[in-house]
Amino acid sequence: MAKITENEIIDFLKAKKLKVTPQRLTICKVVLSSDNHPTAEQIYEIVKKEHKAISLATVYKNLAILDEIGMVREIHFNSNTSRYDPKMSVHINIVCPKCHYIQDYESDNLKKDWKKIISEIDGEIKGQRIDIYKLCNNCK
Amino acid sequence: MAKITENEIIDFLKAKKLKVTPQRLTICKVVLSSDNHPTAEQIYEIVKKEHKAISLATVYKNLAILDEIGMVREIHFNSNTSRYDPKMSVHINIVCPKCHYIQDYESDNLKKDWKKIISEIDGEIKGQRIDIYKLCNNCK
DNA sequence: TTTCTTGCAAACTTTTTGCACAGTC
DNA sequence: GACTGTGCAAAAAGTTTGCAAGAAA
Repeated sequence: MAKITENEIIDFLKAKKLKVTPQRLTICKVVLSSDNHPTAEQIYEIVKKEHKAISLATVYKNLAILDEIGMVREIHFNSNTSRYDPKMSVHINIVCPKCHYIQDYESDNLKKDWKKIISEIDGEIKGQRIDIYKLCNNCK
Repeated sequence: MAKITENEIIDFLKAKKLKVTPQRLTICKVVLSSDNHPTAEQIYEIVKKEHKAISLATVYKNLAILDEIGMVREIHFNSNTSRYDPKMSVHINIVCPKCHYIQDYESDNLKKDWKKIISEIDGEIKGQRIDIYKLCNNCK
């Protein structure tokens, strides 16, 4: 879901029979263009610049919907905070166990090795999440 | 950390300079013998049978400590609930995206393939978490 | 017009904190 | 005896819900 255009978002939403409201559209754009697994609060702060009256509840409601239709994935690293990941393709979240900073890792080898791993498992696999715990440069 | 004895737990706690209280010991035993990623609440309910006066806060405090010393890992699947996994070795959590039922998967091939994947990443890796989303038998 | 979405406030759930007392080493 | 851990209650943090008003199709 990389480099998706506004029109593609609109088509996607319509295909899922969802109404295209300005708020929803902005939320989609913000999450899909994010690269740092933002929290609902962070998304809210950005969206608020464009829609001053938007409420956090609306952000939550929309993120839940976008998770359901597979546009983003809701992931949980530490307690009490959902984060939203637009990257549905195979990648590793390199998570710092101290400060919870997250850095993504992607490679062709990874994709190849991952394919091998899931070939052992039968049934339709809807997605995956791979975390590695490693101290970040600041914490070590 | 499979099939650990009470004495081993005690030694481990002492080595970490933690006091061995009856409550703490029971919590350790309950989590370490669990095989279904229990929540703090579930652990609390079991521990309460042995220590009627124990409080949920104590359970939380201890689980946080056990996470810090590497005896268990706190993981988050869906919002608002921490779960505690005593299995620190490489395994896949096969998670049902509908009902959130979790089944573990382990194999020698997995360990081998995983070794290959992490060989690409430099720095000391403290642990990992691997989830696969797949509908469980009940939900599909 | 019908149906879905928004925004507000309140409720809810889970987790954390402060403090006095108790228990361990 | 020193120090850590426990239990209680209250607070904090994050998320969800109900509902009336508003906007999209």
